[in-house]
Amino acid sequence: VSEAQLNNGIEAQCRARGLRLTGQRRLIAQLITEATDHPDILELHRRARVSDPRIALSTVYRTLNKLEGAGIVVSHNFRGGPSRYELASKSCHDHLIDVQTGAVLDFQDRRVDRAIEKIARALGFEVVDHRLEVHVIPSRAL
Amino acid sequence: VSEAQLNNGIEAQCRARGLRLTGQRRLIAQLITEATDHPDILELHRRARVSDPRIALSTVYRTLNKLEGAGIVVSHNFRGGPSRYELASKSCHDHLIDVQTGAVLDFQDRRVDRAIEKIARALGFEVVDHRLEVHVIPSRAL
DNA sequence: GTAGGTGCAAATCTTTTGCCGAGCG
DNA sequence: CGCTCGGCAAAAGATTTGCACCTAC
Repeated sequence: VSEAQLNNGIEAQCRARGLRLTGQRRLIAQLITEATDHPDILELHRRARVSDPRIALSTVYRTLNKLEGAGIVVSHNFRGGPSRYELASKSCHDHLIDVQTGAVLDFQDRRVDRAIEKIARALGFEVVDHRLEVHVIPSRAL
Repeated sequence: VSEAQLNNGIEAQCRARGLRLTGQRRLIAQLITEATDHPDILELHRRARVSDPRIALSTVYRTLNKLEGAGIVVSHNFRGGPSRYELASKSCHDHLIDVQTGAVLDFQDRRVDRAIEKIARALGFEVVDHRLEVHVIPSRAL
């Protein structure tokens, strides 16, 4: 799937949710789509200003809140810092965080998902969602 | 293990880390020890003022930062809200969060721990720590 | 006695909101 | 044209910090 298609995807999703497609939203959608890191709002604002120097920080906040509410992006709060965002379609995974460098690595593993399902069910609940953050150090550092 | 002993435990740990034992710290240690919920700073401050009406909010912040740095308490940032604290000795577990009521249920499960270990090792890392937050709804709500 | 702790107020950081003019549909 | 959106500035919420005084060790 190309980036252009993904971007079309996010715009289509906005339309489907009744969100208007303004220049700012298209720009933010593109930035989120092409991001491989997990940028926070300030970083997204910085990147957005390259193309649109007049875009306001509050617009970035409002847009990401809308996109999150619509289930198009998801946010993470690693170690209590500012919220960091990524496309929901990229996010059926969890995060490995190198505590020495702060680098974030994505991973996906069914064992974790299955274990979580079983635990919740045993306690009388159904899983809506989960967040797993694994803090690690490189093996050779030991 | 009685609460008094646990409280002695936390004071001993403070001494071991070179943290001075002031009245405020003893009080906060006791509050954290006897808490069964996961109070945030404001709530701890509220509870502390019952015994010591002059205790400052910043003291609670500073104390919890020290205790966290010393590994005596751990903090959690559920859905980006204010940090909520609990004794590290109580915290070898993860959290189930009822998205309807906000209630937090603790659980502990070796399957998750083992799965996480395997994943990290496969990617060339060693696990230092992890945070798992499972958002759920009661089964009968479906 | 001194290094570290406390209270208070102000600063900082992150996020939200009120207002009003502008643009999508 | 109506309803939503965006920019700006101010507010709100969470946390940290500077400073002067105080206290555990």
